Amino acid sequence: MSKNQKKISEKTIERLSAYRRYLKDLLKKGKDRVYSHELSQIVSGTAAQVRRDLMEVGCNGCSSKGYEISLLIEEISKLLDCSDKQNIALIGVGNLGRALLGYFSGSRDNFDIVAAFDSDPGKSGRIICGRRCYDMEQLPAMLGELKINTAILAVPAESAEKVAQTLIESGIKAILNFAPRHITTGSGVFIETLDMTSALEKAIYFSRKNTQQRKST
Amino acid sequence: MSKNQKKISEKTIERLSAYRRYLKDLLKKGKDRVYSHELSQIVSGTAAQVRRDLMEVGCNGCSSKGYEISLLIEEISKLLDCSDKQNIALIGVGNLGRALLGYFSGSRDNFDIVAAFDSDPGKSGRIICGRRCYDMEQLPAMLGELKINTAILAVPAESAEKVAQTLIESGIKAILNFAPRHITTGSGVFIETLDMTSALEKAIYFSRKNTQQRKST
DNA sequence: TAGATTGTTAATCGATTAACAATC
DNA sequence: TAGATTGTTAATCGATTAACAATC
Repeated sequence: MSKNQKKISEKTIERLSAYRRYLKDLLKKGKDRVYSHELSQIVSGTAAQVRRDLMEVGCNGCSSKGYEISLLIEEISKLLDCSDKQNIALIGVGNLGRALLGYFSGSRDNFDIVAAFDSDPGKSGRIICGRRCYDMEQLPAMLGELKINTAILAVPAESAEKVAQTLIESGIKAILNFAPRHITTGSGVFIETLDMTSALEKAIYFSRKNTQQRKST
Repeated sequence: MSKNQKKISEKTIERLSAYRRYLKDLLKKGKDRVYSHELSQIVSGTAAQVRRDLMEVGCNGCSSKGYEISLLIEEISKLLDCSDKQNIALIGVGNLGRALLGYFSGSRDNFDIVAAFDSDPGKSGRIICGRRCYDMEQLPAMLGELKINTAILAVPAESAEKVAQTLIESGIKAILNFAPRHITTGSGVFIETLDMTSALEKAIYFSRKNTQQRKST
């Protein structure tokens, strides 16, 4: 197994997540098989890329009949998900944080935001969007107690670095960072920054260079 | 000039946006010069990459004295910004939409969300987070009237494709898409999808493979 | 069988990094 | 001058795509 884990690229993992979501939709619509060229549209890639991605999860397609959707979902989930539902923490319950609580609620079977943290004492103890809000002081203790190893960072740019440091010291293993600040980590902590401002400025820039067809996730 | 426009890569544009924001911070703190190796930390890249990026905007560094911050900001802005402030539309005033209105308000000198649109008639006419909310029906007319060519899409997955189609038909040039759906466009419309669910699932996945040091924006 | 699709290797493409002469 | 940094080309790396035999 650890021999088989050839370290799959980030890009592939992102696409697998997108495939799976789409496959679940297809399943709901009553489809039961899918071709690589159909899946390729979902990530604006090529059919070859899809087949390559699926190879990595241990392919199970069938020549000229395509892939069986339910099997594919199962295999992708086996790769992406843990055996147990992952507990996630949200740090920063401002505008964005609350929106993320709403966005990531609903029926997810592989993860759940189980706690929110904010430095504003007025917020701790309250239930916000269905999740209990704790004071930042309680963060190290709660992460351990709730077995949280992934956190969503939605604090202002100024405090991002400091809060991230606290998270890392408390043993967090991955951070999805919405603050427009780079986070330094020597250790093996995975950090994904979604920089919404850069993304928007990029869109604005290319709105004027309306030339090429391009990729998106 | 159009000879000089060698088409700069998306990655470079994103980094330039990040550099600029950081440079503005440095300027506020009273610094006036910066080295490429300092800037490289902001995007967890190498100094060579920074110099390469800056080359593209028309470099103006000085051996062993680094780059003059104010000049750099000016040059980057000349590349990224239009002469006039860009008007942006937000489509979908749900939880996420409202958070984005909050997030992208405040003092930006290069863009502004000037209008919001929602299919819920209860929302049109109201002012939400300081922006007037219009009915979706009014979208084509308002885009022209307000000279909007970039839109932020924050509608549910189900309606994303249909709304995107309306946007494209109304002449939009770029879309920053938060809906977890790929948007197809044959034309020269730039589409950037920020898939928050895939990003989170990726973080969760790598929280278990806590091995490598890696890149982020 | 003929036609279409998969699995997988080889070729291509693009982006990042290393290297180093030129410069301050 | 000696030391450090820039600008830029060449080398490297990784990801995407093309191609095609094997298969249904």
